[in-house]
Amino acid sequence: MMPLTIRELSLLAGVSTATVSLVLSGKAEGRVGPARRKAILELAEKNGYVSNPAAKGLAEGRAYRIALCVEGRLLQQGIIGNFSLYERMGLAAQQIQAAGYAIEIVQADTKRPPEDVCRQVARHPVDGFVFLAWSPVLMEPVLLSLRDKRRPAVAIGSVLKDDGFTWSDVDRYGAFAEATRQLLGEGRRRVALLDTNEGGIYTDLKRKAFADTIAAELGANTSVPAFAPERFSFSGVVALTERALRQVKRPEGILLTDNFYAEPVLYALHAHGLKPGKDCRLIGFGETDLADKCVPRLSHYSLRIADQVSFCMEALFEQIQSPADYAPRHVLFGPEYVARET
Amino acid sequence: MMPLTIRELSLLAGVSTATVSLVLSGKAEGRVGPARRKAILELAEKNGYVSNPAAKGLAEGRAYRIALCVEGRLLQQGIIGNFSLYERMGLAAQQIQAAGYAIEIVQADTKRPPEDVCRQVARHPVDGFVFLAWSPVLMEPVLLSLRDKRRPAVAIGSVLKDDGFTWSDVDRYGAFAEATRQLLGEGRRRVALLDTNEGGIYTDLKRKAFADTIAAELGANTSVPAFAPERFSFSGVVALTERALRQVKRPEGILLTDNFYAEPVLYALHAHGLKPGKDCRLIGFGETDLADKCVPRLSHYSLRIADQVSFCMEALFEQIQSPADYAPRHVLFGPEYVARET
DNA sequence: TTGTAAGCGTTATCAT
DNA sequence: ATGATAACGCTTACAA
Repeated sequence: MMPLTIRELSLLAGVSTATVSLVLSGKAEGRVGPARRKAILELAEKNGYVSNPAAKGLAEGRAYRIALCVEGRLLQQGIIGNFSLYERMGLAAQQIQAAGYAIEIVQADTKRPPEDVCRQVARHPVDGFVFLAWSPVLMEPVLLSLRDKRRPAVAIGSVLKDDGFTWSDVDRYGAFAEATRQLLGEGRRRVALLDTNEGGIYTDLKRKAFADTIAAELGANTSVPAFAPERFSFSGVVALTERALRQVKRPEGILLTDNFYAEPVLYALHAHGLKPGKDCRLIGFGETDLADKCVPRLSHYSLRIADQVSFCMEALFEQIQSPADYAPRHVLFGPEYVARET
Repeated sequence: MMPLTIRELSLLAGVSTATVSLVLSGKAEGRVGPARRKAILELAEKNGYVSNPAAKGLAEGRAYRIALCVEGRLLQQGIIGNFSLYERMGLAAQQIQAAGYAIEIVQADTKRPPEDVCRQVARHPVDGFVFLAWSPVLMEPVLLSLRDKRRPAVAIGSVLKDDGFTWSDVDRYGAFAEATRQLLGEGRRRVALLDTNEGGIYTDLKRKAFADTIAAELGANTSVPAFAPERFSFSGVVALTERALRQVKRPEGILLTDNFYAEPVLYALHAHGLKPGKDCRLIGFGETDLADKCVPRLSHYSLRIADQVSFCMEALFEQIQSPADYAPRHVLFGPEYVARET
């Protein structure tokens, strides 16, 4: 059984292909009689009509494909720990397909010179580009060259200087400042920040927010205990936590740079008889799914990935549909506290 | 700069579109003079010609899309722990795109009745379907209905009864039998199996291989210590390991059903002064990337995902290109030991 | 309100 | 060896 075409549908309905096309693409508004409209829609439904994306695309000058661009190889960078990349991909994929587009995954070799990367990316016959969590420095030349070619593009999970680009990200500085204020506001003075995020390019930013806030609230000469593990692993973070417990006696509050290694922190606290939440408030950052795997579940500031993705995908489709009157935009989502048992 | 078409290329080269098409699609074999051929290729290269997939697909009656079908929502099932799904997806995506196809991710709601799932899956206007790690029971009706419609499909990471389907998987029974023989062959008698794989639908199979092999080598009345954690988490598996250490005094060998929670096992062994490898040989199963994150790196039996994916993708493309003389095939990849420091 | 017909970029079948 | 030309399925002026 070959897939049905509008031609066949039009023969069945006894109308022309144009009429069928208008009805099926929802442009029949006052151009096709309601009885015919209904008959055609029923016929299409009954026979399981599916429009041919190649034909549709060819006629409209579209590829009906969108590129998801990641830095490096998907497996290398993603396989361990980088859940947020997968969540971004999954959500973006959903929204792309809901709009009738297929996906092309571009694994860009960002070690090569920028112009090579531009060429490699731009070669893809797609209607739009989505950059997932790229480093701004590497992405800028690529975005510039795409803009020159009037090719729609958005960046999810990166902060850019140029107002001519479209991007979305979460305000990490704001989140860590607020988290620190929260601890101090509860009267907790012995606080620490533990780095639990392998290859975290934002670690310095988070530390700075922590330090700035302590300085602002308690005075510039207060000590700011921040710890990084020797090795990012379960046992490495257990050791890290124990080191922190040694240095900060009976800490009343701990901030984690990421939810990923929250479990070993909880494990170490437990081993030392410290009840998280009660004795020591623990606040994480990142994926809610990861936080909810902990026992007790981890309170944290959200990465707001769904918001980031929705914002950019909406902008991208707008850009594709009417490039002429599209205005670039960006957003830095504010801190969102997810209260849990710790 | 609008993308170049073969029409424009043909005008530049002073030849017909047919000639350009033949050259660019590599079908010029003795049909176009070598000088012309070279000139056309250079022109295409210089001007960055990219073929329009919609036009190509329309002319060839192809969608140039392939569906990657997963059970349930990608995020729900994949986000925690299910690395192998992502690795399968990533590898499949690479091979699909290398062949010039785009991807459609189908998140099938397998809780609904089979015929609904069939309809939902079959609706997608794609040239082929790849099923990633589906449960055979749920997949069979879908594969049957696709076969009826002569739609190419393959199943990666599932074992099927019907010889008319194409699938690939790894022989888990074989791997655990061999792993057990390996431990016993080294003279290790106090051995145990720890379940470190959340929602492992193959746990029983692995336990059976373990038990069968012990019975075969040491006699049917030997005890077969197998342990499952109360909760799948780092601390849960630490507790699991400690329970095992209590019950099997100074174990000489431990099998893990999965590499995912190997770290807490190593942590617990270390805490009890047991050197993995020396005192107690530890053998995992699954993702090599996960095994290599451990310290010391974990010896294990491989999931052979790359082999599984290559086998099925090759078959799928063969099926798409010449459906008439395609013969269904399957493979169960044998045990592959990855020797590491433990 | 409906139908006709001209594209869209590529492939493939013919003539030449 | 090369060039016209007719598909492929759909959209969209434009004509009726």
